[in-house]
Amino acid sequence: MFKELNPLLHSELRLAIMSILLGVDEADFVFIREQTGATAGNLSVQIDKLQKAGYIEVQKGFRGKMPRTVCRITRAGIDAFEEYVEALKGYIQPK
Amino acid sequence: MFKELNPLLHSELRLAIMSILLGVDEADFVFIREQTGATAGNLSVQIDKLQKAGYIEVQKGFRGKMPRTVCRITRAGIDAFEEYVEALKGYIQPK
DNA sequence: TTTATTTGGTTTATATAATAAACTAATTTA
DNA sequence: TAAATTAGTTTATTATATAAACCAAATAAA
Repeated sequence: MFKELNPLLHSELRLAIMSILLGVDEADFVFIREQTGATAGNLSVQIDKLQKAGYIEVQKGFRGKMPRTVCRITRAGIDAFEEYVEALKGYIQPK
Repeated sequence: MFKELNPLLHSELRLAIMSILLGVDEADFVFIREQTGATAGNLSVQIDKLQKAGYIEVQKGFRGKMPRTVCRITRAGIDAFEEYVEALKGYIQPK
């Protein structure tokens, strides 16, 4: 009846990160921080978890002389997100 | 952009409990345990939290000589659930 | 030009939460 | 009457989310 909800995605901040990345080609750390309102520390930790799971790719480089972290969702990330949404429907759809 | 997800509902087991109770007039502890596959201990704790939040009502009585705990969702519970689902849509709907 | 502030993060510590294990109490069965 | 089952609760453990503290470089201010 109730499918398991992927615990990596069942997290407010990680879900928001994935949601953002689904809609864009790429997004950098600062943009995601602004959109989510998360603290940098929390964001750093959650990005790390998503990367380790293979759900996002993270590129650390520089824009001019300032560091810049760019994130991109992966195929595995898209698949996991879609599966999560399917599972979730079993909980939130009426009847 | 991203509304806060009510942390009381953003929990796999509590969400399943609420989902069950939304669809029925009432449900007892054993039924919920079977439907969710949760351990009795975990279920007991989570039912307590939902009750303390005023999202469900809990009646402890007896069926014959055996104890029986019956749960029912409240108006506040229905409202909170609906708000949670609305907020969630902001995360999972494409674009 | 040295000092403060800002930017872009990471690491570490803390509080909360989920969960299972252990336990209680009564009941039924062997 | 001893063992097992039912219906839970309490307690302990592990994991998680989060913020606070920190670091390094760049820029702005005195």
